[in-house]
Amino acid sequence: MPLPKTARAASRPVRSAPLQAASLRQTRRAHATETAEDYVEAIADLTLAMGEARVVDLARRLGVTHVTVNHTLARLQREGYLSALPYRAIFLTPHGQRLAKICQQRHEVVVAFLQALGVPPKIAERDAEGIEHHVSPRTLAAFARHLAQ
Amino acid sequence: MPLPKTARAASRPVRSAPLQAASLRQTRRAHATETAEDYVEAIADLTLAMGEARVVDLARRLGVTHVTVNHTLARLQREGYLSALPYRAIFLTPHGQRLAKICQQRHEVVVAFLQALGVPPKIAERDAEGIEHHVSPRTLAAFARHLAQ
DNA sequence: TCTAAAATGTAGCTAAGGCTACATTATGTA
DNA sequence: TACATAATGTAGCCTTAGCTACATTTTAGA
Ligand SMILES: [Mn+2]
Ligand SMILES: [Mn+2]
Ligand SMILES: [Mn+2]
Ligand SMILES: [Mn+2]
Repeated sequence: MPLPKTARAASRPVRSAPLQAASLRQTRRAHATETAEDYVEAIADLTLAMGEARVVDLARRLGVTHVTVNHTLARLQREGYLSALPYRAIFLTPHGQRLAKICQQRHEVVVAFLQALGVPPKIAERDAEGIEHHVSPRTLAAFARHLAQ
Repeated sequence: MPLPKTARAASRPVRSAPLQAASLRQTRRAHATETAEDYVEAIADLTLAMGEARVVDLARRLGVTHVTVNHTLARLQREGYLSALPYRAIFLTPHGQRLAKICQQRHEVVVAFLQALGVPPKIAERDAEGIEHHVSPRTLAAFARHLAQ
């Protein structure tokens, strides 16, 4: 026997449907750019550490096969984040470099923040790899504020 | 002229390849269960607030079409989270209820934590909707600790 | 310089999770 | 009770992102 549609016997804060829908849309949007963010960040890291970024190195760092890397690189090249020629190293475009820098900085702040809260380093690194993509500028600023104290 | 493969001119902490790969694998695992988590949480919320959970209500709250809801419900039913009959309301199995409770609690902690840091409520809600799925038990405990002070 | 091994690329598959367009079933009200 | 409308379901499409198996190209060392 269902309650009337207007019943609201909530014992805890019930998110409004529009707010929750908007939040979930934002989460899906974040997931859509997440791969690009992790790839350009990894390419920037590898370029700095090894002089160039190669497909095998990316595959190793990203925990996927080289086939997946190839496939994704094709899309990211299409979308203007990087340039690549067959059997050659991968280079970020200025657009890709800008994104990489932002992601590197955000990544560092999130990891440092979690560690400052008492989360062990490896767990902080693990969680940060996912959390970072859902941290808005306002929240990132809050993390940085907390770190500055 | 690429540097030798052993070069390591890093000016900032370089994550080891194995740790980064493990972190990204964990992130992908989290994304695989994320939909289930958001659905069971929404179904529990709706059941409490309206007496039952219907496809239209879920679609509205989740910000997707009813077709997507149907499609996903079929999978979640296959995986034992819920039961549903054509043209009837959706019910969580005990398994689904257990997951829903965990997710509801975690969601609340994450939102409260972000707000305690000074993030405005709506932004906290938005970010939490994505962040929650990447918060490990250790990190959740750290959030709760911080809230208790 | 040759050639085996490493790196890279391609073909073709799967699953999740979106969508529009259309079909069917329930339901509330005249 | 009839029937218009709301709710639900189905068909069929797309993109992302994974994979294995196999083909091709580079490259390093004998
Ligand atoms: Mn990441
Ligand atoms: Mn995520
Ligand atoms: Mn969520
Ligand atoms: Mn949630």
